[in-house]
Amino acid sequence: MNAPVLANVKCSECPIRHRAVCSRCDTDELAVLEQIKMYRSFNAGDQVFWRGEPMDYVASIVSGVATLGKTLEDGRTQMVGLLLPSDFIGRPGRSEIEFDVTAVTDVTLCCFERQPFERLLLATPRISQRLVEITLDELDAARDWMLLLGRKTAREKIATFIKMLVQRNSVDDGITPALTLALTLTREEIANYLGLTLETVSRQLSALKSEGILTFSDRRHFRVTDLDALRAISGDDRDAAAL
Amino acid sequence: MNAPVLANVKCSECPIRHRAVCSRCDTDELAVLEQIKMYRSFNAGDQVFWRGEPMDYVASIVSGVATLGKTLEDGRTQMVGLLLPSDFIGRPGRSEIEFDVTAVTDVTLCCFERQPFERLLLATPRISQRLVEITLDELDAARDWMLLLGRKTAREKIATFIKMLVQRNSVDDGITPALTLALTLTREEIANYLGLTLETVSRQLSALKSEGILTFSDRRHFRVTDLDALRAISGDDRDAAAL
DNA sequence: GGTCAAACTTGACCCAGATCAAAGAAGCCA
DNA sequence: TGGCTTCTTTGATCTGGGTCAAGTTTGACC
Repeated sequence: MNAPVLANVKCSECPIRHRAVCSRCDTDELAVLEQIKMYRSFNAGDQVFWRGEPMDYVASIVSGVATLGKTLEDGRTQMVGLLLPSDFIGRPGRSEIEFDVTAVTDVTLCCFERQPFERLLLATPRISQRLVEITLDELDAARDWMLLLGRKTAREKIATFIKMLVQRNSVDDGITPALTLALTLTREEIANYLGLTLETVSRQLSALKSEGILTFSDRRHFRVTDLDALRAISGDDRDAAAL
Repeated sequence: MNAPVLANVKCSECPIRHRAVCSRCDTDELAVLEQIKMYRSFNAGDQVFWRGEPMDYVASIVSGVATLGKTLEDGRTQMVGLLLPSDFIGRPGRSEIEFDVTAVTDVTLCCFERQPFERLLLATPRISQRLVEITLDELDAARDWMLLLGRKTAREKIATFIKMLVQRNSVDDGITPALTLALTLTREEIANYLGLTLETVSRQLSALKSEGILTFSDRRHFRVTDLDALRAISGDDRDAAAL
C-alpha cells in the first residue's frame, strides 16, 4: 500500500465517527486512535489491496466506494463485498486477505497498523465489541447475497439490487425512501455483483424501464417510479408480507 | 427453544474446548462460563431456531451438524451456512436471526442466555477476541461460497464441495488427506447448499463416478480416487497453481 | 418378508440467461 | 470538430441446467 498519506481529520469531526469501528470509544480511547491513525487516498480504479499480499494495515472507509472481488482460474470474477463509508477492511490475527480490494470511486481510508491495532483490540472492549457487530452485520449481508446468487432469477436480482440502493439512500431520513438514484457502478460491475453478464443487466434494466417501474434521466441516473412493484419482483417474502 | 436439557460436560473435558468461542479462556473465566452454560440436544430434522423468532440464547455446537437456511416467498430455499462442532450460533446485540437453523444430524448445543453472555463479552476480551476470529472465518467462508454460487458451473460446484469435505475430514492430521468420506447430507440438501437441483447433483455425482474420480461403496459413502482431478475441476486458481 | 415412504437415478424436453456480434451514445482530448 | 475509447443497448443463437416424468434402491416398520 503506497498511496499518498493525507493530513488527518480530527476524530471528533470525522464523518464516520458514529458508525465505524471506533464509534463506541470515549475521548481517551479516541486520543489513542488519533495517534496511530493515518489517512490514505486512492483514485477511482486503483487496486487498494491485492489478494495474498501481506497486509500490514487494517482500515475504515472514510469516503468513497470500494469492492471486494474474487477470481477463478479462467478469469471469471465475482464481487463478494461492497464497501461503503464506515465499513472495515482487514483481518486482525491474519496478515493476508482472500480477495482483491478495488476503489470504484475516489476513496479515503483511515488506516491503522495491524499489530498496534490488535493490541488495542484486546485492551479496548468497546472497539472489539463494535468490530463483532460490524462483522456480524456483514455476515448477514453476505447471507442475503448468497440467497440472491443461488436462487434468484435475473429479474429478481436486479429488483433486489435497486431495492438495496433505495434502502441505502434512505438511511439518513429513515422514513421517506429516496427514490432518485445514481449508479456508481458500471453495467459490468453490477453484473459482477449479481452473478450475471453485463448484457443481461442491460436487458433487465431496459425491461423495468419499459414497464414504467424505473425512469432514466441518463444512463447513470434514474428514478424509482413504482417501489411496490420493485418489492413484489424481488421475491423476498418479507416484502411480500408487507404488501 | 424447548429442547431437553442435558447434564453438562465439564468445560475441561469438552470436545470443542480448543476451538470454540471459549478457547482462549483461562480457568477463572471458564468457571464463570461453567455456571451459566446449559447443554441442550436436538434430534436430526428438528428445527433449532426459527427465523424472526426472538432468540434468548446464543450457543456453540458441541456435536452434530446443523444448517442455516433462507427461503424466498415461493418456497425456493438456499442454505447459507453449515454449522459444525465449535461453530457459534447467535447475534450478541440482537434478539432475532434472519434464517432458520435446522439439525441435520442429532445435535448437542452448549447454550448461554444472551444477556449474561453479552455482559461477559464486554468484560472478557479473550472471548470477544475469539468471537471476532470465528465470525471473520465464517465471513471468509461465506465469500468463497458466493464465488461458487455466482460463477461456478454445476460440475465445478460439486468438485468444490467434495474438496471441502476432504479438507474438513483431514483437519486432525493436517497432511494426509482422508479420502474415504461419508455424506451426512441428502442429495436435496447438497443441491440446496450449492444452488442446484437434486437431479443435477445426482447427475454430476454419477459423472464423477463413471470418470473414475469417485468410487461409491453405497449411496452415502465413497472414496476420492483422483484428488488432483477434483482440484483441477473445481476451478479455483489456488489449486491450479499447486498442480 | 411384505408394504410403504423416502431417497436416488436416469431420460426427455425446454427455457433463462450466456455467448457472439454489431451498432449506437457519451465522454475525452488534440 | 473529429477521432478515439469506453460504456451501453439490442438482436440472433446456443446451451447448461432446470423441469417433468418414470423407474429403482433402500430402509423402516408392521
